[in-house]
Amino acid sequence: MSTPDEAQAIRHGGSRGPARVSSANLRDVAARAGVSPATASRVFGGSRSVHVDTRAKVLTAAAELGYVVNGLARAMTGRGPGTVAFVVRSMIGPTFAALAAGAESVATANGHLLLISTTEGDRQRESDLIATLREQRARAVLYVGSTESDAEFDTRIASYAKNLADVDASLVLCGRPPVTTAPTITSVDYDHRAGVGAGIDELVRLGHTRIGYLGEGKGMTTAEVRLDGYRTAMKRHHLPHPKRLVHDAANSEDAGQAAAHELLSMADRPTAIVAMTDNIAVGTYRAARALGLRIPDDLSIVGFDDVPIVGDLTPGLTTVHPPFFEVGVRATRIALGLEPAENVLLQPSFVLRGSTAPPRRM
Amino acid sequence: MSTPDEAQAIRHGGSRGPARVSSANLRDVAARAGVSPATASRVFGGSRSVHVDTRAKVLTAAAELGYVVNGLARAMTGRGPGTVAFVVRSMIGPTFAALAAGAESVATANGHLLLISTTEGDRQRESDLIATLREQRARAVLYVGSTESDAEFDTRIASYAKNLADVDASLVLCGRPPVTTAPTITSVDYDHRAGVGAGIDELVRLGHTRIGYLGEGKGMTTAEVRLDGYRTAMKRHHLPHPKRLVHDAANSEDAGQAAAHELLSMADRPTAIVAMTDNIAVGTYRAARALGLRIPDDLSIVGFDDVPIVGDLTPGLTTVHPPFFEVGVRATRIALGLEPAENVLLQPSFVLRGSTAPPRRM
DNA sequence: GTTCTTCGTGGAACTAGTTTCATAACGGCG
DNA sequence: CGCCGTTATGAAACTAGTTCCACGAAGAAC
Repeated sequence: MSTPDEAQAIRHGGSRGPARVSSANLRDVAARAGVSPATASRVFGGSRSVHVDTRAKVLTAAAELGYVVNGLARAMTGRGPGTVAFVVRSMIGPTFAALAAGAESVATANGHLLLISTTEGDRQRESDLIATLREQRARAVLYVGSTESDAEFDTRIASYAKNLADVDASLVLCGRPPVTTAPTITSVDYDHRAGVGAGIDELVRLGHTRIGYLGEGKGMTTAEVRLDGYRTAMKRHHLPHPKRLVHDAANSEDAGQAAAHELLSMADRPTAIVAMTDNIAVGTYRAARALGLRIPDDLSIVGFDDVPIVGDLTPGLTTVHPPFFEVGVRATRIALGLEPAENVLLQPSFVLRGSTAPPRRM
Repeated sequence: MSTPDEAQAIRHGGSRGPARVSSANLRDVAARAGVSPATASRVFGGSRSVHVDTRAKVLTAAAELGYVVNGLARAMTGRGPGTVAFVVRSMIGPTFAALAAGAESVATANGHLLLISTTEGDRQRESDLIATLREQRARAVLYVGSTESDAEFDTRIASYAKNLADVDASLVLCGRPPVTTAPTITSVDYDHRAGVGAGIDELVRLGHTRIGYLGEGKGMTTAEVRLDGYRTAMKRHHLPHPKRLVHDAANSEDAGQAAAHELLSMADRPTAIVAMTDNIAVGTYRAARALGLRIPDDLSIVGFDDVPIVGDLTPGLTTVHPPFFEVGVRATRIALGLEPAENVLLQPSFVLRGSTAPPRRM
C-alpha cells in the first residue's frame, strides 16, 4: 500500500493535521553523535559527568538536526518547569493585574510558568478548568478574588482542594477570606475590615457622624467583609448605622451612581459616604455633581482599591490601597511551599487625598 | 537492600522531594478493570467503540483508584490542551488586561490554555522564555506591545519566529506594527496614526492651530508611530509642527507633568496638546492646573488609550479608545490558524469628552 | 447457510526523556 | 604492580498515554 519511501514522505511532508512530527528527537541526536540516548540526555539534563568531547559531539549533532528538547516528555518525569495556575473570574478590572504580576514574579523566579484562566462566574467552566489543571499536573492553583459566600461554594472549593491534593497540587485562596468550613485551605488576603475602618476613623476624626455605605451587601465574600468593616467601625465609634444609610450597589460606576443618587436624595442625607470600591466612589462623584453637592464640602467620599488615575479626579479620591502585588507574591510562595501554609492577612494602606473634609455644619 | 515491601513503602510514602509518584496510572486502572490499557485509554480518550459494560468497569476502577489522566503524558502524543503564550513586558498598565482577556477568550474557546509571562524588558529573560516555550511546545506565542524599534530587535524577533516555527509554533505580534525586515511575522495592531489623527482633526475643527505633542519620540515602536501620526495629521492640515511643540515624555503621569510644564511655560504655548497616552494626559492636567490654566478653556487635551476612570476626570478626557480586546482576539485567532495570517490593522474609536473646546483667542 | 461488515478488544509499537544499574577505563596510592 | 575510587558510558527499565494492526465474535446481507 505504501512503500517505505512514501511513508517517509508522509512522515515528513504531512501537510497539516495533528501530525505533529517534530523534527528530531533525543535518539536521533544520540545516533548522529554516536552515543547512547542516555548520554545525550545527560548533556541536555545538565549532568556534570559527561566528557567534554562527548558533550561537544552531542551538541553539534543537536545543532545540525535542529533539535529542541521536548519539554512535554521531560515534564512526565517531573523535570522542567511546572505550572502555577491563576484562576480568576474576569481579567478586566483593576485588581487583577497587580495580583497576577505578583504571582508571576514568584512563579518565574522559581522556574515555573503562570497559567491564567477565567471562569466568568460559570460553575461548569470553573470545574472543567480545575479538572484540566489536575490533569495537567499544575503544581499550584491560586483561586483569586471574591466569590459567592454560600454553602454551595464552600462545598465546591473544598472538593477542588481535595481533588488537587490528590495530584499533589495545592490550592490557595487569594484576595479573599478563608472558607470557614474548609479551614485547611490557606487564604492570603488583605484586611478589608481594617481598610474600611481606617476610612471611617478618618471621617469620624473630621467630625462626621452620618456616614453612609454603598456596596453589595450579601452574597459575595469581599462585599460582606467590607460591609462588616463598616458596621464594626461604626459600632466602635458608637455611631448609628441604620439600614437606610446602607444602599446596595454592584461594583460599577453606574450602579454606584444610581445608589448614591438615592442615598443623597434623602432628607437626612449622610455627610460622608464610604464606597465598597473606587468604581462605586466614582459613581458617587457623578451623583453628587448631578445633585449640586460639592466634594468634599458637602460630601466626603472614601473609596477602596486605589485604582489608577483616581488620585487625579477632582478632588483626588481618598481611598484604601490594598497590597495586591504582595498578595500575589505571598499566595504563590505558599502555594509552592516556599513558606508555611498559614492564613495571611496583609494590611492595606490608607491614602488620604482631597475627597474628605470636615462636614459643613458641625 | 530493600525488600519489595520497603520499595512499596518508599514508592507511596516518600515524604517530599521531587518523587512525584502519582497514585494510579492507566495501566493500573486497566488491570483493575480487567481490560487492556488500550481499551482503558479509549474510555478516557472518548473513543466511541467501547462496550457500555466495559466502559462502566473502567470508570468504576478509575474512581476506586482515584485515577486522574496524566495530561503531560497525553500532551506528548499531541492530544489534550495546547498552550498559547502571552509574552508582555509588564503586566502592570491598563492596556494589558483587555488584550489578555481577548486572547484568553479565544484560547479557552479552542481548548487551549493561556500562559502569561513578563520579560521586564530583559533580553536574556525574553530569550530564555522563548526557549522554554519552544521546549514546552507552545502552539502559539503572542508577542505583545511596544518594543525597541532598532535593528537588533528586528533580528531578535526574526530569530524567535524562526525558532518557534521549527516546532510548529507561530509568533504573532500584538498591539504593535509589523517588523519591516521580517515581513513574514504577522502583526495585529490598531491604527495609532489614525487615532492621533482623529484627535488632531477634532482640534483643528475646533479652531486650534498651535497643537503640541507630548510623548516619547524615539526608540519604541508605539511611540514612533503615534508621533508620526501627529506629524502626518499636522502636515495634512498644513499646520506648523516645529520641534519646539513636541516634548519628550515617558509614559507616566510624572513624566507627562514635567514635559507639559515645560511646553506650557513657553511664551507662545500651544492651545492644545495631544498626549501619547492617557497617563501623559493626566500629567498634563496636573501641569495645567499648576500653571493656572483651565481645561478646556485655556488648553485642550487629547489622550490615547481610554484608561478607566479617565472619563470622570474634570473635565472628562477626550481620548482614543483602542480595540484592545479585539486585538487579543484576532491575534490569537491568527496564531492558532483560525484565520489567515495577514497583518491586521484595527480602527480605534475616538471618544469625545470635555477636555477639548475651541481655543479662547481665535 | 455462507460471506461481509462492523464492533469490541488486545498486543505491541509508537510519542520522548530520565534514571538506575552495571561495566569499562583510568588514575592514584600503597 | 595490584587495588580502589572515580569518571564516562550504555542497556534497559522506568515516567504515562495513544494508536495501528490484527483478530474474534456477532449481526446483516445475499
